[in-house]
Amino acid sequence: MSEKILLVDGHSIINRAFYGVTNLTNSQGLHTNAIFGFLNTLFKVLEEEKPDYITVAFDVKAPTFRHEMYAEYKGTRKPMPEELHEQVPVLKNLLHAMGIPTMEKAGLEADDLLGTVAKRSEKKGLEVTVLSGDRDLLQLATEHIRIRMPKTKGGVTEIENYNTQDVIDRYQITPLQVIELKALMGDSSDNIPGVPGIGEKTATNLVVKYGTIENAYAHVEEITLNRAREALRNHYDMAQLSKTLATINIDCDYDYDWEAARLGNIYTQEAYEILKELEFKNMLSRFSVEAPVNEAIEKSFLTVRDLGEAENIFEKAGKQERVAFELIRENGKVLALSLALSGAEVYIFPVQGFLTEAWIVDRLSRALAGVKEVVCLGLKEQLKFLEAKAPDIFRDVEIGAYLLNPLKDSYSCEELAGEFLSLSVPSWAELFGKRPLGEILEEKPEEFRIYAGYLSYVLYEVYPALEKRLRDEGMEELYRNMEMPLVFTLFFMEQAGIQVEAQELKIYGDALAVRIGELEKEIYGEAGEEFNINSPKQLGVILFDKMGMKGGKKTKTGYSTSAEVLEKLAPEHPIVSHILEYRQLTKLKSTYADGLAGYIGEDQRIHTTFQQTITATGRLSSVEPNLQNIPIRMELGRLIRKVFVPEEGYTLLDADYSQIELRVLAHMSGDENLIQAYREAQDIHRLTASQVFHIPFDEVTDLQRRNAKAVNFGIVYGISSFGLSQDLSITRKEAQEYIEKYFETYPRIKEFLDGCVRDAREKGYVTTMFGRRRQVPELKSSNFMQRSFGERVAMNAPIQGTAADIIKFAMIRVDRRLKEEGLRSRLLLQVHDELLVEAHLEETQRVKEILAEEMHGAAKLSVPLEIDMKQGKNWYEAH
DNA sequence: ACCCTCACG
DNA sequence: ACGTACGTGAGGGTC
Repeated sequence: MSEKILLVDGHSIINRAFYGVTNLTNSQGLHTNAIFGFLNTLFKVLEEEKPDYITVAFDVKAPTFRHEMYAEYKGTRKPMPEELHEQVPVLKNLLHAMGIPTMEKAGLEADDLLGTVAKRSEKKGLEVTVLSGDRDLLQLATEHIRIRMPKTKGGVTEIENYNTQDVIDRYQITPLQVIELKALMGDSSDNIPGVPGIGEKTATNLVVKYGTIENAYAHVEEITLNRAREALRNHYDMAQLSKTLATINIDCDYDYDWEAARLGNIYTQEAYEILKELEFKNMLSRFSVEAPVNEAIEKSFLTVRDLGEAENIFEKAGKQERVAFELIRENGKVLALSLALSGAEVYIFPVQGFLTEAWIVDRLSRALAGVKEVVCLGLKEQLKFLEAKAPDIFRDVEIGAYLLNPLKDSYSCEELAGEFLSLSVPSWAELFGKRPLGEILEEKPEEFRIYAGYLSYVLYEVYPALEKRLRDEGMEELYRNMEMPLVFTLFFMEQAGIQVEAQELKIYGDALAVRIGELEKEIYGEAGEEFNINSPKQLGVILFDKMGMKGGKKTKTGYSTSAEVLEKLAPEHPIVSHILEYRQLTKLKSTYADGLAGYIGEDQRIHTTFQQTITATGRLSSVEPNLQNIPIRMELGRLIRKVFVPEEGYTLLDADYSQIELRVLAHMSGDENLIQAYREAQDIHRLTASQVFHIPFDEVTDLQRRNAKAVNFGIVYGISSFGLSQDLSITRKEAQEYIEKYFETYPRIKEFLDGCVRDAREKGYVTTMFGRRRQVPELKSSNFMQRSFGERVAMNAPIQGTAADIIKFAMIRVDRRLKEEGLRSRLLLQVHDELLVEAHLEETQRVKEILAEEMHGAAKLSVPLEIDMKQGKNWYEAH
């Protein structure tokens, strides 16, 4: 069998990785996402190809023969962003450390080097693979030169293969004709001109019919499509130039040494050190000297299918100090249980035969009751399937990992294994792609054993390390006394759901539809044509191009048509207010009337999901549906709240903290002025106005009060003169003066906010009153915008986060009291500073007392924590 | 998949 | 000069 060579288009792959992988930095602030993505792709291809030779080609920042031919070549190309640029030399170093040579030469592009080496290698009798994300490279494809292009579909990266026939199948043209295609189409990213007016479709048709642009030109009279015929006639020289530009030079003057490119052991000590600095913990284990770590672990994963054996294991499990488990589910059904009794005893119980779902869940629940520590991931979801619910034995690793770093977007088993165990475990996508779980269990039992085994193995092993870090970072109490108990409170709230009157919602939606129809007609009439009002693009064309309103542009993609812009334009033409009303009504209809209707269950209730590990500040979020953004500010929207009702025999009680964030600020900053004001229950915004503007309290005008209120808000958001000026429609200078006066009046607040930023700079994170952390990596950025954002975040997170902590405590306390006192009333929703309770009519008074006591008592601040409470026969009335 | 817009605290 | 208030989720359009 002939030997193989892998040639990598370095710039193409690193660019693709940069834009495809979410932002990553190591603790030095070096961006690493492109390197990370590059390596993932490289490892994947290395495993698939197992080449004998390898080289990575890069472009050099120097003019090439193409620039000499055509001055504008790549002229409009955007320069590489600094965040990517800084990663290139690091990647080259790493490649060299792995013994992988790179090639680059002034005056030549990577494409030309790749083409030249590919052709020479083919001549030597090698099988060639060229890895690139650039379609141009397809012109190199032959029987022995395979172009491989990574494609991401639904989060899973697959690498497509193109030999000659694959190109023909996919694009209807031969590899060499790719050049003709590009000559006709042009390429905006390289600034290759092409023929104006000819797009991909027409270009393909011409190439399929005539083979080359020369031949097409020779038969130009026969081209039936007028536009294409004239375009080719007029721009033939351009197309010829483009053809030359697009042709990869396969005969460059370049010394290539195959022996130097022979692939040896890439897992070197030197590479290991670089990866460590990059903090690619998931990848380290590949490079570790003890390579077969994974096999040793996986040997202890056993699939259990025998009832007697299963009995014995559950019995033994019940006697362990600590176990870890995960019920593997799909569509609300359990497919298997992964259970770790120790790091060396891991069992997988597929649901089949005598091992029914009910049996497994029953035995598991009973076993867990005897264990001191039960480790799991995403406990709230698991609780849906468990019978035993003794709260204090459970340890949720997802919650713990979130507390350690709330900025991550996933806390999966693979993530945790990499971070805490420096272990690389296969991901679902890696093993199975997008196949459904049910099939996998049958068709790939061995892979499933590995995947499922790691689920509980990793949890079991991670937990001690996680607990230690929580303790070291002062968050053990937060974890044990706040977040873990909250899992159960949230679970019960989700199970309870809230009753919604489907018919009323329908009536509301129908009424909206009528008015939407009327508005549509009026808008079309005023515009003089029909168009999609929901499309900001089309709307922009109508308003600004056709009707000539002067809005100026705002967004990257075109005109802004936001409510803010439209409100200013409203006096110019009645169409504008019609559009605003249309927007408002369609929003209400699609998101709320229609959207919510789809979530009403057979029990007439909506069961949202509260996410506990999403926000950067410690707040909860609510999804499917989001019940934390039900309209209230506008009356029409607010009416929706009338469909949220209590069950027969119950009433709704709604209690919200009054200005909790400002009170938290008063407490945390220790500002006596503000504290005193809150103690005397004064109108805080009026007081701010009176003190900042030096006016007697009773003489503060409404405008002054409104301005002061905006400043108070701004302070909480991490004040900036620009933001405040926008909000108050004043100049930045005036806003700056307000801020300065504010800080003169409340110097302790300035000290506190400055202290937050200083802390964040020194320690890399800020904390809430209860020790919750938020990292602020943006402060290290060289980009002014990023850094300013970091400063605002450092000021806001302790305030918003502390408020979130307080209401979380309140929820646990309320829930506990309701249960302890054996009441039928239940907590339903939390909306950041508000709790909604469905209270039994006989318990209403008691529940009011409980809400007041427990919300007040949730934190001891130097200012009172006041709440507003209302009762109603629906959410509209109760709030 | 990403942008725009808009609902809430 | 840079071009934004902090924190979310959902629907519709566009590429």
